Amino acid sequence: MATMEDVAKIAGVSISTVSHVVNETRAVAVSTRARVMAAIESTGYTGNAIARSLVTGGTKSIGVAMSLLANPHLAELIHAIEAEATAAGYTVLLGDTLDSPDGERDAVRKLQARRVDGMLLTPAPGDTTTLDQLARTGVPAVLVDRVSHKVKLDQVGPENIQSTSALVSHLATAGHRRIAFISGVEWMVASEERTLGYRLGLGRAGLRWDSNLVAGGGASHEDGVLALRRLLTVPERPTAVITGNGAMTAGAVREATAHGLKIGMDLAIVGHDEVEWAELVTPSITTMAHPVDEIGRTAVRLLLDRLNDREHAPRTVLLPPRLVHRESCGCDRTDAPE
Amino acid sequence: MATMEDVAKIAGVSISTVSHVVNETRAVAVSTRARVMAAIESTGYTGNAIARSLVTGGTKSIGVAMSLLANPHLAELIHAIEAEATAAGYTVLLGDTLDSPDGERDAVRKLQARRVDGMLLTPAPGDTTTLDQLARTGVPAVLVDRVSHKVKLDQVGPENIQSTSALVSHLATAGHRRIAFISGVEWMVASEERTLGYRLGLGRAGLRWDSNLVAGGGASHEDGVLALRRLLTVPERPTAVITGNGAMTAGAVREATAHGLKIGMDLAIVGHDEVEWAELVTPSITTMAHPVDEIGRTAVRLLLDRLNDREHAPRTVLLPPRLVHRESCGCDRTDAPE
DNA sequence: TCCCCGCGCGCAAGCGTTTGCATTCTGCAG
DNA sequence: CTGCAGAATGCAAACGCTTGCGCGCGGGGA
Repeated sequence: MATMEDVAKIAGVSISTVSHVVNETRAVAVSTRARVMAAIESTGYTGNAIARSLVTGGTKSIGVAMSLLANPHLAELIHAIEAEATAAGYTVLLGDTLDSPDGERDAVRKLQARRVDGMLLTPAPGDTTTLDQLARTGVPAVLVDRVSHKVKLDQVGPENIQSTSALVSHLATAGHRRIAFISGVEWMVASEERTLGYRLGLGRAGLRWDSNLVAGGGASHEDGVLALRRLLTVPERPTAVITGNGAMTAGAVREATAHGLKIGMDLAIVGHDEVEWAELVTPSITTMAHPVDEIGRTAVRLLLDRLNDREHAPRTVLLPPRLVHRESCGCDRTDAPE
Repeated sequence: MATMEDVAKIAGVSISTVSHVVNETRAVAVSTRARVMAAIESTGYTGNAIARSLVTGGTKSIGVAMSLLANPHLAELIHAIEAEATAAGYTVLLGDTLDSPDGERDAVRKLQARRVDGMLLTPAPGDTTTLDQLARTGVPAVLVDRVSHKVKLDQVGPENIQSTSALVSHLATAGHRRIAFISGVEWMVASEERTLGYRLGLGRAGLRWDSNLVAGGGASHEDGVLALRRLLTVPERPTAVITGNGAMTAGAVREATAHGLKIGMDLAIVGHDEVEWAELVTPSITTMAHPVDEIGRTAVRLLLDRLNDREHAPRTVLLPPRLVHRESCGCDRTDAPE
């Protein structure tokens, strides 16, 4: 592969001149520039980012460390990140955390060895050491999706409390008084926050908290099935249920159907996370759509900001989900329950 | 960030010794090794892949250039690629082709500048020059998903002809005689192949080709809607329809429902591409599931093989989709149509 | 006692750039 | 004619690592 030296030789100049025309970093006589350009063209020269990085100390690349399996919106998120990064002249390197502390450690190490200028990280559960390691080595990082209070890093994720509260309000306005909640896994801050939002929403609607109406502690389709099954056994059956994530929404829908319940009629279901199929099933599912694209772009921007100024205080950006109103909440029915 | 020199100084050895203990590339006295290890630990030294690459000439990284938007199975594919690459000690760099020749050119250039050892590429339509450029610079590449006969590169993608034929056979066996086909966009080889498979399947089932039963030339949900709408206007209505991709399947399902047709009863629908919601809708959709994971892993393996031996003849691997039998084909009905 | 061999290490030359510091040359003011 | 300011370009050091080559030393066979 052609090097600057090859180009320089052909153009009859020194490699420093070649460098300067490539980077437009000092004035070069037009005739010389033309010769160099021609030489570049003829050799098919492509700058060597490796060598460049070695001397400049930067790589113009950012690492993305997250669980490539666990994230349901991975494709959209990656796309947003890549687009924003590319626009700023950065390249994206991937590292799979496998959603485990060990995997996370390895992924971060690998990315650090490649000297990424900064990293986007969705921390694995049970972590801590990796974040410290990150801080120690001073590699700028921003946490994505799983926001935590006890960390002094830039972060971006969905707003959970107000949005879940809004979901409750929506159902309450439609006349529901027995509103259940299928919560996510306990260790996730998002789950806590959504539970909090659920509680808040109940309060605002003048409804009482009933621990019988809260099920969950899972994340999978199956967890949704089991949770709804349990909820349907409580004395005064709920007339509406809010689910904690997309997969559990699907499970709840399935289980409700299996029980012969007409969704939107006998039981209203609204979920967190917009999912591709929400529009396609009958009835279509009302959901809180997370601003995935916006989260990805914001994450990159926060990172680039920090790259420019390492000293400013860490920022936490919470992006509000958007209510996508469809049929499963049963709002378009004329006869509200009870 | 700590360098080998720092480590060497602390351990009281030369940097070459440090290098050799890190890479286990020559015998080092146990006591020395211990001192070096301790020094590494205390400095938090992480090898500098940049510097390493510069001297070794390899980066232990592969580039993935595809449309991050257009690929419906991106998440699974990326995951498979990353996993297989990581297992072999490689890192994945991303490049979005935007599904356009220009975007493709830029993505490939960028990846080349970063000196990836090889690339995985899903060529954009209307391309050609990029592939040539790739060949000229001698960067090993394997084409993913969009296989083409007229190219002398390693390739991997889904098998289309036999699988589509199988879909026709499946419907024919169930008693259908008027089987329609909603084809994909014309410029994709896969579309041609599926159309060919459709034709082949008809032949095998002893059915006649009827151009009225072929609609399409699109890829979106909307295209599916329009295609089915047209098909429902033909004199002798089809009793079954095969769709060319996931989005069009959704469109067809929607349009059929809008016409009051009971899917699986009045009209059988089977689709290409497994989609997340196929299982969730009622009736669930019978599809040909593409072996996405296997495609990704195979792509990486082909690339690594070529990295080891640049001379062998290019291989094309076609992976057969798997029929996921569900309800929308209506096979479980006792009364077959006609 | 002498040689030779093998073990354990260090030296230094690159790898392809960037960039501060010359150096050359031209033209024009003094 | 001398001097000097620019303009245009070249030189060479560094970036952090890998690796071929060579050196010193201690022990065993002759």
